[in-house]
Amino acid sequence: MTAAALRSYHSAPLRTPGPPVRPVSASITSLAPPKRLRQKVRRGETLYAAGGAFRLLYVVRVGVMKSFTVSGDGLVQVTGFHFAGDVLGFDGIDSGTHQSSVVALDDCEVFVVPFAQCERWSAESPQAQRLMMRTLARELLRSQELMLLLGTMHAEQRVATFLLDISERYARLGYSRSEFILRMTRQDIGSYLGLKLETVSRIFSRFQAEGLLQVQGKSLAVLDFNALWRISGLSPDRRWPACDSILDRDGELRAA
Amino acid sequence: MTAAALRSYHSAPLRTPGPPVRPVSASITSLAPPKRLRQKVRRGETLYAAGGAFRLLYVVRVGVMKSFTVSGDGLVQVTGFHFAGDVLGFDGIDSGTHQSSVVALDDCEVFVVPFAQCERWSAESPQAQRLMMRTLARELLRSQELMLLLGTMHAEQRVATFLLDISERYARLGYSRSEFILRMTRQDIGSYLGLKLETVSRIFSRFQAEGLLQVQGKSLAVLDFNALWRISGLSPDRRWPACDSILDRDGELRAA
DNA sequence: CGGACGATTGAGGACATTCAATTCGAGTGG
DNA sequence: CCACTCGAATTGAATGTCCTCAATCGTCCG
Repeated sequence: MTAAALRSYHSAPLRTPGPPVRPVSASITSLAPPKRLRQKVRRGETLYAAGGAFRLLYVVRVGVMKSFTVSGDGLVQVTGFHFAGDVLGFDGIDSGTHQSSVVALDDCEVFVVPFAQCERWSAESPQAQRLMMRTLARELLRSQELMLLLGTMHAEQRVATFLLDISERYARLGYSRSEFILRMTRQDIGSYLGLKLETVSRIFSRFQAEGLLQVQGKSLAVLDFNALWRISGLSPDRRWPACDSILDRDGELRAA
Repeated sequence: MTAAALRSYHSAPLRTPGPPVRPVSASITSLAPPKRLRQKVRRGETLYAAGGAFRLLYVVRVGVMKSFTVSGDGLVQVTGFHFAGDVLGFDGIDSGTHQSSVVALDDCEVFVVPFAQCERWSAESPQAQRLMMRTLARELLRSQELMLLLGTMHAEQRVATFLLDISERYARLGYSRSEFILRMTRQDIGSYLGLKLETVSRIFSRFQAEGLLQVQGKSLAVLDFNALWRISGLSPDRRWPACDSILDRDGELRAA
């Protein structure tokens, strides 16, 4: 997979609807070039693969992607699902080589941001610097939430938590909170939650039998949020790490 | 626990063997003030608690600490063990409030670094900026390794991986790779690995019966590294995220 | 010395996995 | 347009791993 996919990815021309790079001034308002580099990634294609050189960060613009790591003996662990606004690529900062891989579950489009440019922004603007740090720190929180899930929760809790998370993220993007299409397979979900695909399927069915969900393949409707909250064991006022993106929908650097 | 421990912590005078703050020049060599603020944390005391305001980062100088998160329904998950050189406090960057707690498993001493100062360094020096980013990114990698462990490994694999990790970290600090004292309880280990304390104990006993270990309460000797590597399923050339600290033993900013 | 906490070990049970058989659905080619 | 095919999803039965409950032992501090 990886070799061919990587080839197709690297040979894909980067779309440059605007000037590729523009001199950066000290003013916060001009930090973000008006048009950002964009790239399309078709369903099943690889955005980047573990082992590849790290030079770029990506911000998902449309579509859903999954990231995953592979252990020494070949076991795959899905480490995240990524929606519009999510930033990808941080896993390469430390070593200069990506430690995980990202593939599109959908036809996707991403902004491409050279990391060197991020560093320049950060050096010029305290706000940009803080934005970078916070984005990275938020990723850390997200993975610690997942560690808690993997370390302490039972299968039903995990699935309930997963559904609430997905639901919340769709809601933030302006889609329905209660009805959506799962872009990932049962196996992806299972890997993400530390469960086998059969277990995920069984629990979906059980939730449906109890009237909490309506499941039909990949299309899903949540019928009873309170029950899911109760099963998940999380307090309903709990907020996931706020996922305000570093860039807005037009690719402008957010001035938070 | 937290209330009393926090009080004792906040009332503990910060030792200031040198000038508390010194103007920062643009030169990399002068970025680090010669003496850093230090703080002692006695065994069982809390360095910081979830919910507390975030203003400081810490670098462990001596001793061992554990960090943990608490879920909505009170379940505790140990998220890491921290040795000399490890940086603590990043979990507060995003929200300004710590999301996890850290307690000393040992009589400890830490460097105290105001985050605002780190930001100033980062703004003045590209190297310092990069160091900060890399340190944060490394934390992210570490937690993704743990996710893989929690999501895909069996109990024996987890324990073997844990032992190899601890062993490696002691070795890096100049201690014996094969003989050491575990500072944490079986419950801490179990929580970290997503297992019950009895399971950890049983696997220690099993490993001992098979001649891989010698265990006597908290003191532990590894007799067969190859077997542990085999059980863990990791390739022996695998390197954990290099844990070169942001500060050296004297509290000087490392010039990497 | 006594108490409390940590660690060990056993027996039984619960929950998730494994293996296996069907069904369902999407995409392909005739 | 339909049949075909392959991957995905569902469901069942049996197994296994880890957990729960419980008793005992050891060890570190007060």
